[in-house]
Amino acid sequence: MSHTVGIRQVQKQKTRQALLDAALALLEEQSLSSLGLREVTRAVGVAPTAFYRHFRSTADLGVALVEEALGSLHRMVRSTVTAADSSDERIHRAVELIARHVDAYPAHVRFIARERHGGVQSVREAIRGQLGRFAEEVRDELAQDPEARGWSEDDLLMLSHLYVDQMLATSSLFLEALDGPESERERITRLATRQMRLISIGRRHWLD
Amino acid sequence: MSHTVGIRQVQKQKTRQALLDAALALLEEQSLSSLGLREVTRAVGVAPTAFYRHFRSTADLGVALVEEALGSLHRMVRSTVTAADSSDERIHRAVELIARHVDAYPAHVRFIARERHGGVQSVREAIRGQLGRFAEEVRDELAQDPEARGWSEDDLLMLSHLYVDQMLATSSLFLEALDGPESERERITRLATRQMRLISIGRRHWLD
DNA sequence: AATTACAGAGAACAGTTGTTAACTGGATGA
DNA sequence: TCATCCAGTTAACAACTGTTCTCTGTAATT
Repeated sequence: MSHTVGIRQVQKQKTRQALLDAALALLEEQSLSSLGLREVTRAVGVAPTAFYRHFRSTADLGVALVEEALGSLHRMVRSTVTAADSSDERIHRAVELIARHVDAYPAHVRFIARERHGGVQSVREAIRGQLGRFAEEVRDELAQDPEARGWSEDDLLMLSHLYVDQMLATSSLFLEALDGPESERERITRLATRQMRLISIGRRHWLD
Repeated sequence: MSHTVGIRQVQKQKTRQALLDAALALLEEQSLSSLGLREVTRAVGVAPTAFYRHFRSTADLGVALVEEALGSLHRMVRSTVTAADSSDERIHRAVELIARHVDAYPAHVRFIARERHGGVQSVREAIRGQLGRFAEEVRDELAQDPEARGWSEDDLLMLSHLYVDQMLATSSLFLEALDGPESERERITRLATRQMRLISIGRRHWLD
């Protein structure tokens, strides 16, 4: 059993990552279902056939991109939700956290938003699975909050999905405003903050 | 000025509609950005060049599809929101209205969900514009409700967007469960009903 | 009845696509 | 040192793409 890296494996991983990066960049202006294998290899500078050493198809590459993109979202989601409990101050910080995440990983956010309902089934399923896991994590997080006293597991999961969906919707809004004026970004921040606040209010009075 | 229909114009409209229908069907398994002009004409049974008599490109056809798809959604949105004011009974009926709409126009719902964040800019913009108009309509509807007393126009629009997004998210869930078991559809109904209820609770206590 | 307008057909174009097969050369392991 | 492995290359394939130009037949207009 050799866990030695090896020049060879390193090179392969490097090429693989280059393919993923190139694909992600190309997906800024199209959907995965129209992404061609030759298009990706051309962008990287390798022969078309080299693609098969790493992925079975572009759909397969898409599934790999889901892991990568949601890996970066992963950390953000936890921070967001644990911050989104109640106080206006914390909600506002959560929204700004989302904004900063979109600034840092716009291509990842775009990919998830685009392919969540996109034309490639395996990718849709991968995203759905990952988001489902997110929602479960969020539920466990929420369960530890004193405000969750008396809530059923099912209701907590219902709320988690609401939070996750709201976070993605907000991310998408920030994404569209990436190259826009700062005023637009502020408008979105105010909008998202109030929506989050309304949900929090509903949460607080759920058991009334 | 002749507003006579004319055999010729009728035929043209018929072909145009056939192109739209064929495209919508083909888009069940792919995104608009990968939809080919030849693919559509082949499905209809006309020459590829006939396409240009009706649309400049497939993106152009996509914009036309937005009008058609959101026309059917139009009626549903109004019914849903006017019913989603408060009582559990009315909320439940609103969710079932969504479910029935998805049953009736699955291809339309799929198209909007898929292309809202899809790879074709002009189509994204068309959808965004239409949904924005929806939200404004909903706001006007909400404004007439006694519960909206003391609400600012801006807050009403914030709530409208929350309703519209929630409606689309629910539609998408029902769509994925179209060929699934009835139990799954019931699960979604319960989930969406509770989410809508939580939002309504937040709405009721917004001015506290 | 003669002329015009125009939806659709047909053929051809250069360029693209995914996939197969056989090959090369340098890292790997015995 | 030598045989093996394997990431990436090269060449070729049939099939497909969007777009142009020319043509046809018939409805609409005069």
